[in-house]
Amino acid sequence: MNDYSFIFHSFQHRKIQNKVEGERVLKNNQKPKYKQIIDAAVITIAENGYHQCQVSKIAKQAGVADGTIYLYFKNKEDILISLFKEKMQQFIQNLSEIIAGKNTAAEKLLLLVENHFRILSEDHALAIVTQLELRQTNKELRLKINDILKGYLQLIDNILEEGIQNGEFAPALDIRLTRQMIFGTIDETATNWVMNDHKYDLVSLAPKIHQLLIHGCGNHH
Amino acid sequence: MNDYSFIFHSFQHRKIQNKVEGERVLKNNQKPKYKQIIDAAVITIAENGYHQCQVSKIAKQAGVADGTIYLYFKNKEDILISLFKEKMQQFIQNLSEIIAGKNTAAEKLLLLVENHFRILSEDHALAIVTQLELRQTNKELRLKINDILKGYLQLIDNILEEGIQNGEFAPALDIRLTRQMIFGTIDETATNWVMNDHKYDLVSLAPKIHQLLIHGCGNHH
Amino acid sequence: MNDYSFIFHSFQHRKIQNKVEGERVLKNNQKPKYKQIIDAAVITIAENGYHQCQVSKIAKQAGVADGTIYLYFKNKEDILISLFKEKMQQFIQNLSEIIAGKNTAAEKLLLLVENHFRILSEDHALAIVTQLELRQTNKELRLKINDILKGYLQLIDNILEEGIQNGEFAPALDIRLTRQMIFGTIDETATNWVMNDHKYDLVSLAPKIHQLLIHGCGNHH
Amino acid sequence: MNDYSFIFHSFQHRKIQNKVEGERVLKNNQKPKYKQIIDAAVITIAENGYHQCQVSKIAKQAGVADGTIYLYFKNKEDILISLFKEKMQQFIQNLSEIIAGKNTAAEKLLLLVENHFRILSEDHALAIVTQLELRQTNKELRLKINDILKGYLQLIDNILEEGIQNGEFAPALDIRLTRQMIFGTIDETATNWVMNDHKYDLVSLAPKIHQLLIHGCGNHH
DNA sequence: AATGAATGAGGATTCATTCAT
DNA sequence: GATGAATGAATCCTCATTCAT
Repeated sequence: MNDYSFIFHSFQHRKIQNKVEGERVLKNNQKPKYKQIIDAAVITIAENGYHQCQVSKIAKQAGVADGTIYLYFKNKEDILISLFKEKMQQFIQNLSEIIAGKNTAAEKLLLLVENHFRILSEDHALAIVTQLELRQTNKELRLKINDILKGYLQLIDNILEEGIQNGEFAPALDIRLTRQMIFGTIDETATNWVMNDHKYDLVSLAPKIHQLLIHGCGNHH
Repeated sequence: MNDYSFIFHSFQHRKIQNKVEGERVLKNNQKPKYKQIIDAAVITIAENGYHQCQVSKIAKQAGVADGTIYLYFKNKEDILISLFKEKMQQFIQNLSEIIAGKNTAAEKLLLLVENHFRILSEDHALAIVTQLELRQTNKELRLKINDILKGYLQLIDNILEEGIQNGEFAPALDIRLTRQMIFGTIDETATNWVMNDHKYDLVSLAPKIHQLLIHGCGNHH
Repeated sequence: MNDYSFIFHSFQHRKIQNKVEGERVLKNNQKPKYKQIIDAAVITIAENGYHQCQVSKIAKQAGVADGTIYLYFKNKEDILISLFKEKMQQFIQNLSEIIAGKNTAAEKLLLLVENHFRILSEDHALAIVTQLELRQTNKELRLKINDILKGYLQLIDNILEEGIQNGEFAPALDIRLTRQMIFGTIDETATNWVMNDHKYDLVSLAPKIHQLLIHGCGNHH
Repeated sequence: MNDYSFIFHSFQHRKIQNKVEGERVLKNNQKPKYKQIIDAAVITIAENGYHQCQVSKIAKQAGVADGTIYLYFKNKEDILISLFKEKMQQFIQNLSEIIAGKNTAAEKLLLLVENHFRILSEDHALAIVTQLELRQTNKELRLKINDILKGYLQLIDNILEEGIQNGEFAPALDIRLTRQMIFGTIDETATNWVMNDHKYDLVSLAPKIHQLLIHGCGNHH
């Protein structure tokens, strides 16, 4: 399954194609420099902040020369975008598989919230980068980020449509606004958690968030 | 009413007292330089983006010398913070007055969403600055912004507490999470609207958003 | 006596003439702003260094407005020059009187060294300004300083000429070079003392210095 | 001989090893950028004065980009310090070799004065920088300069100690004060020469200065 | 492919000085 | 005379990117 074919790798400038054959040959400590640099970028940007994170710092962390970065990425911005694309792609694939077998939309929504939180909880550096540093960019870059996000938002839309069809969700639901509520709520919760230095457990908030999203704050006895 | 006295003006070194008499005398083009610069900053930052907006551009737009900026603001960052503080203070006061006479928490929530959207709709430049440019800052600054936001979030909390007490809202509501849902949803909706170049009417979305926040996406017949 | 009439006050831009009549009227706490500013400058420049000492700091220390400085001094440089001129003038007058009654050139030289050191010892702030801060200026200003110094150097020359005539000093003495030795030695000694934070007694070095200047480092048994 | 190993090169971050092979290959116009920049700095600072000498001027004179300066020097101040360190190091080594073979302390002292004057005479730009521009700095920098000077002052001390031991100099000599006389005299003489636009011959003053330092101004028939 | 020395555009901020009051 | 708000020129340094090796 790949409903998310719109997330393709924009790697025209990459000189070496990461062919399946090519990767099979690589030893463990020889993981492709591309991923090596992305992993270094997550750590370095999380530690320093995007604007205080010089390309040379990423290069040092990745164990490559400054110039090597530019064999794999068009510019500094492209590292950030690629990083997000790469992580988002993995996230969406995992999430799709997790959700696949479930019957109800409500259950799928819970799993979405839970797993969103889990991914961030499992990688604090990544959480800092996506919740804080990724936003420190101009409108142009924000549009690219939104483009990458579309795959995730589509996942939400799918759940909503399924829920409406099987009667779990209100038939008159405005999909776009509901999606914005769901994503906005998850995102705000995650950002607060990061701003509070991850000092409480994020994943355990998922059921309550799920409850709020399904029933709202109203009193329905 | 002013529960939000914690939002005070940080401008201690300003020598000119804003006497009522003093202000009455001022011509339109002589409004205090402090506000003059803030207004210029909103326009200039919205047009250029925070990082592309040189202090000299703000000064030119404000009709003052570059150095004059530094008589009223500590540095470029302080302009951004002060701008947000100033606007937020006004917003919270207006909102407090609007909400004051209403009986139900639900009605108050609707007014909050509506007015939040209206403020942004009435000043597209301000919307761009608060939804996009204000975020392009490091964690330290984000903490200051959050501090200023507290007054607004407190307003939400007050509504929620009132709603719980009078039975409108679920008694078991987690105030913090619910506030994050409400703010997250409003914020995400507003940001999407800005990212779409304000091309649809934001205020008219308020009732639907309100409905979602109260009842969630579930089907409650 | 005033052989040093070449040290006149270059005060063309000073608005109020310090007439004798005018000064007689002044109360103690109303000493002319001119001296008030100079005293403030000595303290402030010594504390902060010439380049870190803003005109506004001097004004604050003197208890006057920034603009007032410019009623008494042409510019910041002029404060430094005037300060040195004022202090040097006093110094030369005092020294002249002290030396006047003495019979031998050697004794006069000793008194010169001693008093030079004593003046600096009695006012550490002044010592810092003359030995360190006054030098942090461009060549043009250094020429003006040298001009003011001429009065002092002339005093040395007079002693030397007298010493040669009465047979105390070597008849073939090169006045200019000897004066440079004397002044250079005193100045170097004083600067070292300031750089060492005045941590030893300067005045008590005078006899040894005097001995060195008269007899040199050679062994004359 | 190199008793002055305490003057080492502070340029730790320089990546290029000065291999003998490497240097042999270099054409004249390819001399290491470090020295290239220092030479440019001497000329440019002498011409413009330290404070009027923009880093970009030095870069232009050196034929490198502005940024290149900062690959070799920490900041503008570091150029000045390094320049002095570099020249002083050479000077001390040359002087040590020249003095090495001589028998009497008096002869060594004469050579020291002569060569001090000769170095300055041979490079008027360097003379301006060391006698005037180097002094236009704050106390912190002066301390660094003094530190570099220590090597030279030690040379003087060595001569004095030798002179005392072999009976040439007075046994009761205060080394520190005598060193201050010698250095102060040389320095004052040199500064006067620079302030007079090098318009007379400095080196030929050495014997007279030497005579003064050894015998003082007194009349010893 | 990989390197890293070299490049050079770009901007926030300070502070001596002025001048309307 | 005194004030102090306003002015605006002037510059060091960073760091993303290139390209010769």
